[in-house]
Amino acid sequence: MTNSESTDESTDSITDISSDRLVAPRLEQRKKLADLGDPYPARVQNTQLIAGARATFDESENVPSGPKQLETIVAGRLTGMRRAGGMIFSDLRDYSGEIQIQFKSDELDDFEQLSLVAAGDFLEISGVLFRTKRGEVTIGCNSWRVITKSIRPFPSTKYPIVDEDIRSRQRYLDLMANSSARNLAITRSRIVRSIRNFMHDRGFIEVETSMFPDVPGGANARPFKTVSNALDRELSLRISLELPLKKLLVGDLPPVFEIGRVFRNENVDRDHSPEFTMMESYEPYTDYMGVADMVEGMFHHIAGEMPEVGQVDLPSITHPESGKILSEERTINLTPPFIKSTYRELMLSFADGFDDRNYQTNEEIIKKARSMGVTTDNSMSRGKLLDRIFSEKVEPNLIQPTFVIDYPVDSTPLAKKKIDDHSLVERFELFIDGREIANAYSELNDPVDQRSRMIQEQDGGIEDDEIPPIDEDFLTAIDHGMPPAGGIGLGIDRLIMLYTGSTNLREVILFPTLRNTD
RNA sequence: GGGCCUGUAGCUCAGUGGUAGAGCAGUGGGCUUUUAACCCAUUGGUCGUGGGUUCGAUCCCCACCGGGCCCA
Repeated sequence: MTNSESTDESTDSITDISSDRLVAPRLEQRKKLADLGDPYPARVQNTQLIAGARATFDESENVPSGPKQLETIVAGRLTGMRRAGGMIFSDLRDYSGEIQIQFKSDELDDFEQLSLVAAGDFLEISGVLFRTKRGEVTIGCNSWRVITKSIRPFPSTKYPIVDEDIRSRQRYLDLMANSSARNLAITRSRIVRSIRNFMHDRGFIEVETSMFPDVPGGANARPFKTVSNALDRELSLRISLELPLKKLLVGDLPPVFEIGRVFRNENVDRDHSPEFTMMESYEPYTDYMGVADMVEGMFHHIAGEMPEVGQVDLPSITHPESGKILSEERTINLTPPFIKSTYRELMLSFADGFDDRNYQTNEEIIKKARSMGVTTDNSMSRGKLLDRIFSEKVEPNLIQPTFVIDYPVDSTPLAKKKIDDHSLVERFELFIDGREIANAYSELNDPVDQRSRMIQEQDGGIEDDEIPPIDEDFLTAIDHGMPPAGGIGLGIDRLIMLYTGSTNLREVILFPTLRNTD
């Protein structure tokens, strides 16, 4: 907060926690510690990571002459204290690991001051490594110092925080209390880095395009709106990365990719979030099959760097009331090659022999859909109807990684038509565990066809506020010539869900957008 | 958007039409090899919010807010 915003009113609104029964004793400890020295020093000594200290000790035990006296200085958060008379065992944790600390009253002049320390505080410890009778590697403390006093209670190590509301809203508590949450955040970072490295190694350059496109397009979704005071106009947040990246190919750049947030004004549920992360890439002189090869290469690369996530075991899910099994226990093999099947083959197999070529009107499709138990309504376009049938009848069957190839042209206005069948486009989607993970095309670069496809989409005669307006600037760019190219959009969050076995998108987003509390 | 479930101590959860309990955490005490330490004592709650029924509601009813699951 800046000074100009600081008012009496805002000061009053800050909650006074000093009388809270769980905070007051810690504030008292903080005060006493402050009388002895600064409990929030700006610097600590040259410390060793806890994992490193452990490793060094393990090594020293393995030499024939036996372990030496190994001194160490570590810093970390105290996660528990066990007092046994004149001795305290505690656990100290840093981001590399955890180690036991032993404090003895007959060796420490300031032993009694440990009563001012509690779980949650950060300490700097220097001492000597040894192994206790029970075999626990321990630092026998020579001297200690508080380097951060915490004044709110440390979450219980006995019961993990399971309240989804607290876990999401106060993510730091989730991370503090649940090692699985910490590991997930780290795994996400490693996977994203692996993808980024793969793309760079393959000759792509990483770019950043505008969050505020003049026309939000490249997908069917309602955009968020905001206002620029300086420009005195309404701005929309991007719903995809596609159109600006293709403009860069018009500009003769090398293959490009972007990893970034996109925003869609839609429902919040298990696999939708209003903001999520996409990776999109566009590579000249290749087609959608080249992109499929690239995707397999990417999964192969991730499996090479992180073999521990190459195969994911997912538990079965049963309905809480009916006890009905919603999905079987399954093992997903994320190592390529992946299955390839065409859209029409899959519809024939899983959607009661449905073949879109045999249906001319929407009414006929709706009738067929209803006969299969697929809910529809009369306002849906042909593309939406096909999509609904595919979603309900086919997608749940696509558990192992599957490229679904060659989609009907309807509602895919940015993909090239197949040369020998103009009712199809050169498009694939990658499905894993029944979820769409990626969507790729041989990018449409015929400016005349591109114009007519966009106009056709607008003139579908059906009201749909998710169809983006025509982007004249994009069409102008394509007029100048975009090389033949293969492009893809990859949902990073869903990919992370998969690799980490998460059942909710909220788990893999550190600070998910949630409803207001009241 | 619809259906079902749910909201009680900091955390994890019991519970009853007569305004509440456990374990852990906290506080005090004991314990020099503990490690979800243990033993003794003890503090702590507008029972999600607002209405209604009732002599009396945390419990029953309605609405709202948050969360979960399923469906759309």
